[in-house]
Amino acid sequence: MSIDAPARRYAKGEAKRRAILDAALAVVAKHGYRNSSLQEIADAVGLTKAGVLHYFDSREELMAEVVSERDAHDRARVDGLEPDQLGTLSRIIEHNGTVPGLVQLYSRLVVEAEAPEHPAHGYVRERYALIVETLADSVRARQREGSVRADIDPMVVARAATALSDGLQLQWLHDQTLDMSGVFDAALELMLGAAPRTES
Amino acid sequence: MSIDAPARRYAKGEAKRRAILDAALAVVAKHGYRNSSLQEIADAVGLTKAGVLHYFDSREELMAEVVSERDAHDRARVDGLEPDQLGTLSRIIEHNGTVPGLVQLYSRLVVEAEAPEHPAHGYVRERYALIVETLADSVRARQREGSVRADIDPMVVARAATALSDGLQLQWLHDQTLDMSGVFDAALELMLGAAPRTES
DNA sequence: CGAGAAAACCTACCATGGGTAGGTTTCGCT
DNA sequence: AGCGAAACCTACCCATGGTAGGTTTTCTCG
Repeated sequence: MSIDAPARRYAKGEAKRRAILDAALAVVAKHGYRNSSLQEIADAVGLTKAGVLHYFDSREELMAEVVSERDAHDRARVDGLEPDQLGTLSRIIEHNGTVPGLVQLYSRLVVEAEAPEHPAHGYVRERYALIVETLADSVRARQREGSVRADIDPMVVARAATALSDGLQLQWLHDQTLDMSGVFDAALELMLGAAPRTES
Repeated sequence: MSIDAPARRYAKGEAKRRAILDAALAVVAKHGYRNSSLQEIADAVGLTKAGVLHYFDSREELMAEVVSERDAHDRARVDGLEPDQLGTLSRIIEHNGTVPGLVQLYSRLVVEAEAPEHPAHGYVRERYALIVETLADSVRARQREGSVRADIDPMVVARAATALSDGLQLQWLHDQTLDMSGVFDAALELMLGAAPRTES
């Protein structure tokens, strides 16, 4: 999560920690999740395994933090103050079509964090809850302004949009020619009753 | 896949092989994917690791075969001759809400098989292609019979339905109270222009 | 029915992985 | 200056997937 204690560190440590995060991201993005060991990350940043483990309790925790960091980064990049979260999600999906390594990492984490003991379990859970709630609000806003029929259940759309996003990324991992945001937008338009579209 | 050579074996071996598959499924369903080692499976079936590896080249291949077997089983159970594949998918999803272990296994496999070297890579890829094509046909059939608007792109719906299915299972793994088939049906109805519904 | 080939195993071993224990060096504040 | 904590390292441990090479079982066929 983000409520972790300040964890007082020296300046050097702070920098190193960031370096590890970056290195981990790079390594994972290049060699994939499963093929990136602590050893490799440690080498990339000039430490030993134990050195890395000094900053992160476990490999899983490291990975979780990489994702949550990137998550926050992405969100901030695109979020702004826009109320149209559905559009924002679409753009995030579009952007994800650029970074296979990250999509892979994210997918892995979501699947693995299913176990309650997993360090990222709570994070993923809350993330889902937040996203769904936000999207539902977005639908409600559109309903209020009249651009979406009032008899549509916002929760259904919110859950569906979230599932769509995740599911499309899974498919995309196996076939990078898939136009994720294209399908997403089209499907959403169908659900919200806008004019239909076509896809290749 | 399914084009594997006959691989002549003794009767005993044939039986053992099946036993391994069953044991693996059971172990995975109980302890989860990550916590089920070759050792454990071997113990469950009265062999050593090497004994198991005699039948399957690797742990990954074993897992892949477990999934593909279960896949075939599920499909046969529900498939029949029904042309309404969308409905079939809905029922499969509903049934999946019963077996968390399998959903977990399936999700893991899909994510891991992303790497082209993975033994199940081809399988998953073809599986996706088959499902999407089948669902698209299903949509086209409905369009022909007039129950679905003709200006809807069948491929969009097919891809979206597939993604929805996968994505909902991911969410469900983190929150078993989620009504997968409920959301799925509702979302599909929205897309295909039927009467709207509500969800809890 | 009795070779003999192949299948069905096993024991022993290896490398890699995550992770721990406990020490030594470096840092920075009083 | 000195002291406590952070920033590391070395040396382990153990489980894991996987391999090498042998031994026993099973079947087939003359």
